[in-house]
Amino acid sequence: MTPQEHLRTPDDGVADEATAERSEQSDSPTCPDCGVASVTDAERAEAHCPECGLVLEEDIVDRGPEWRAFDENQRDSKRRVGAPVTETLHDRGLSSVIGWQDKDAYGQSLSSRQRQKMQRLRTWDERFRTKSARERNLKQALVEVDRMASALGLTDAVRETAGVIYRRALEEDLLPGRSIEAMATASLYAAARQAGMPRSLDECAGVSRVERKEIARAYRYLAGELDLAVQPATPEQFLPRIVSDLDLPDGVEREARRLLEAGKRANVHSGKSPIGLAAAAIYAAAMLTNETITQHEIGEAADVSVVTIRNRYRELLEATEQ
DNA sequence: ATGGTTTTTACTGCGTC
DNA sequence: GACGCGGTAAAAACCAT
Repeated sequence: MTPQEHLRTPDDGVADEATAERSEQSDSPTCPDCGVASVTDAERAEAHCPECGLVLEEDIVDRGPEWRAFDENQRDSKRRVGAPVTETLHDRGLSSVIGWQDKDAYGQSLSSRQRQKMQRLRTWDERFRTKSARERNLKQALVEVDRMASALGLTDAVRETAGVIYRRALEEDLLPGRSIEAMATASLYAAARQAGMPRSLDECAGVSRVERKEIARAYRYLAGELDLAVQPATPEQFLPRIVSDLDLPDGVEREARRLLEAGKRANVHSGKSPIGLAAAAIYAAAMLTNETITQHEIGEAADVSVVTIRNRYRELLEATEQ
């Protein structure tokens, strides 16, 4: 007989039942015989029924502190753990902070000389901290920009521009409240448009980890605060990419340009999505140049629905006839 | 919040291969 | 029968107010 066993009641079967039940409801199990809540005995690390003495739990782990505190001060000075660690900060939030009270480790006030020294240290600590925080932020954003830019087939120049835009946003404290990813994507979107090789919001959202809506919001904010000189995208800007994606001859692109010109004179383009118009122009141009291409294929390449292509290309053709 | 506009989704009939 | 195309209605998204 082990020492533990002789603590049990004669009826071992009942005790086993209680043990099985315990696994479901963790604290203060009730006695199966008396239906009374058990009391825990910290000395023996056991929980037993106050009525019949049946031991309901053994070898309980005491997760509380082993010291006693009589007021807040003691609680602070006796506890040996700090704030929870987090993975979102580079040092997991473990970095030490220079206290704001001018007291030394024993709680004595500092001399004025020491106070000045501490003040200088605080200043520099703060500078260093914010600077490095920004560096990290920027670094991460640039990595994202690079990844997305290459996924979208954008040139190095566009990446540079996006980097500049992001840096400006960072310097003007536009980041708080917005995700790095959203801002990075918005910067890239803006840069691509500025460079005259726009990608649609949908395309950007496709390679980004944030959704389209958030990117649009970040972009609007960015464009507003930084008053970026971004002209609205024109349908023509989308032509080369779609045409080359579909391996269509240059003649189609020329014809599409011509159609868009005519369309512009007829004011077909106002209020319509430029990419939809571009897709429609390409479809119409392909038909006019006897290229076999389906609306669906173009819609796929341009991320536009076939319905939109139909509507736009009908309007385009009407415009060219008059 | 709301209304107007555009785009998308889903469903339809028609013609062709 | 599958596919491309045209049309339509309703839903969703977007934008200015």
